[in-house]
Amino acid sequence: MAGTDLKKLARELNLAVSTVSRALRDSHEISAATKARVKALADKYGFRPNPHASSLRQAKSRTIAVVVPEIRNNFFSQAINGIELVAQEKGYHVLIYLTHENSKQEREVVQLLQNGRADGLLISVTEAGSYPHLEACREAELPIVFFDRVVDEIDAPRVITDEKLLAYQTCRRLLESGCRRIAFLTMTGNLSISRHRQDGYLQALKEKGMEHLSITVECSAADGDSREQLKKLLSGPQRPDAVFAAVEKLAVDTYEVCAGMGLKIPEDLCVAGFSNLTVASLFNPPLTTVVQPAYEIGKEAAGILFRLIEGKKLLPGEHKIVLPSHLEWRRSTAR
Amino acid sequence: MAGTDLKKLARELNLAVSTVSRALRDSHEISAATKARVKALADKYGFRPNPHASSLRQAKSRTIAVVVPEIRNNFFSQAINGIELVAQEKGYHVLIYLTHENSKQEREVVQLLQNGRADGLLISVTEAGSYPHLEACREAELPIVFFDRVVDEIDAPRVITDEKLLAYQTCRRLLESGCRRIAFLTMTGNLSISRHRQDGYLQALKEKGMEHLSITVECSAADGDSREQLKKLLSGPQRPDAVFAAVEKLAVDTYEVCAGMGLKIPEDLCVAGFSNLTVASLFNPPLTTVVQPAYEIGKEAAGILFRLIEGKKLLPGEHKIVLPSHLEWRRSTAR
DNA sequence: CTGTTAGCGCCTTCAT
DNA sequence: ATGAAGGCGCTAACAG
Repeated sequence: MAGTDLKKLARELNLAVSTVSRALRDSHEISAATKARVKALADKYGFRPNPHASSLRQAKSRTIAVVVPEIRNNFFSQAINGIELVAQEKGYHVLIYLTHENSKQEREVVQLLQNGRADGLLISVTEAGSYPHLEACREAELPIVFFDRVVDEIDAPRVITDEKLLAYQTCRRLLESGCRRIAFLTMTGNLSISRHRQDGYLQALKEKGMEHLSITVECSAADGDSREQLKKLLSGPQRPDAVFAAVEKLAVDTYEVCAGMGLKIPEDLCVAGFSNLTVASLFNPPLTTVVQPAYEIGKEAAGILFRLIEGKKLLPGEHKIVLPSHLEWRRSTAR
Repeated sequence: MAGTDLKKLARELNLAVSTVSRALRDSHEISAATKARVKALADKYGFRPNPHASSLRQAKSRTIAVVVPEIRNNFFSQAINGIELVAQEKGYHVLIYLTHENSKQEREVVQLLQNGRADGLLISVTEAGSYPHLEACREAELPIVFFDRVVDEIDAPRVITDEKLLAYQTCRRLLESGCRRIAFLTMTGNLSISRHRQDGYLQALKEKGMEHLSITVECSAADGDSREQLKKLLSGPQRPDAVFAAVEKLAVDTYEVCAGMGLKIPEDLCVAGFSNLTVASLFNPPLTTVVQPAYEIGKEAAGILFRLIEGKKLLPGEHKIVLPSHLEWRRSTAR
């Protein structure tokens, strides 16, 4: 009930406030009889301790914060699913902040977390270029764990995937099935994932001695813009015969642009990309995807964060965890 | 910085703690000069007031809670996107809780919010059958706004869609294009959305004098189960010639089951359903969907919640807001 | 305009 | 095994 506090319970039970507090928290120094009486009354009133008072007193919030660029993105919503599961098991609360790929917003949001609102931070950054807000977390002793989109310069645990390897494998297979001009589609902004995935792409080209044929298109995050860029790419004189998308949205955009231009996938253009769309197999044609274990990434990152929060030592391998992605080869890349 | 508090600032500035507090909050009774001095030092230290202390003192948390069944569901992630936007504008924080379609978990989570952790609650319920936890919110004077999945018996504002109408229109159009046996696919559990959508379905059948041909399949939330049920439905002696799915997942399941059984959509089976999949048009064949304005629902629900939190009177029409969905008729229903 | 004082509700010594 | 007292950091009421 709303107006119930320890004082009220104590008065009604003829006990001291401190006794009630201890009884409710199962302190060993309270008699079983008293505990029972206290708990009965607390139950009757549906009493919940005021979280602000106990957070203030104990200097901990039992809350973690999750900062992500987007939520309308299967990768992040699956990751949040995993995070929330672990948090709920631990009795923690989860604050969510969306930065909409805006690094100014990210900085503001993270600054807001500095004074005890959260006991830890899980973040997939918007840009890796500038990070005073993340350094502030270290000074404030707010534990951070990065997932997926990391900042190399900040010394915090990270949970990522073998994205370079998968990008390499995918592009190699495209080359081996006869593609000659693969365009790499990525997002603007200095992102760890873009760099790693491009590295894999370039490695595949290099291995075949085709590095000079590399094409990278940096697409704007704005919705219409990327489609304009793709349209231009696909109507140019030297049209690519394949695209490899670093992020889901660009693979989807490619499908839409091809439909608009009358280009056939895979006959005119092979399409593959990183994506956690569970329905990729229902596409026309089914879309070849690199699937990241988003749910596991969330669980793993949250698990590590809790170890930091609880002051436990991380095992040597836990500072950087690399989870395996897998390639779903489908008809969009069948030549 | 971590160890910065009002006391420290006050000491360094030779001011009273209360003066510092007021200066930082731009109280009109503080001189411009003092404000400037105070703010300069606060900035230097990157000072943020301890949120627990001010929440405790002011009896408000500047936080809202969002309780949803799932997040790996485009409807909910789009809605959360809208909610978060409004909350960020208002300077509020957003707590997320997932119930995984488990009403026990929903009850526990909502009970946890009773003592000031959040100033308001946005909820899409897991089941409409039992709701002591929601009544507790009213007693605790915790404002609630329902969105999408509502409980009729609880007197709280709600933001929903014209789902009965759209279900009716979709099914009517299926009938008019020649479907004779439309199966209605829904989820187990007593959900407002299931009832309303079924009402629309039944109304369409009734209007054509075909009510006796109605088939409703209540699918289990467990993943494999629903596909088993669909397989059974589609291999029976009187196979339906169309399915209308009350929720996205069942439309997707139908595609998968058809693929497995070698049934062709739409030739052997028309498929339509409620869905916020942005890629429905890329399906093979493109999926006919009833699209709900999920983002707007989130924004609208959050807006109303803030009016309640701020103690403003709701306009007459705001107690129940019905937003329009729209039907995207595509090839999955082309006979 | 600024300072003093008194809590918000809880938890934690320190006493008994 | 229980109680009394103090304080977490902040804000609001009341003085001056």
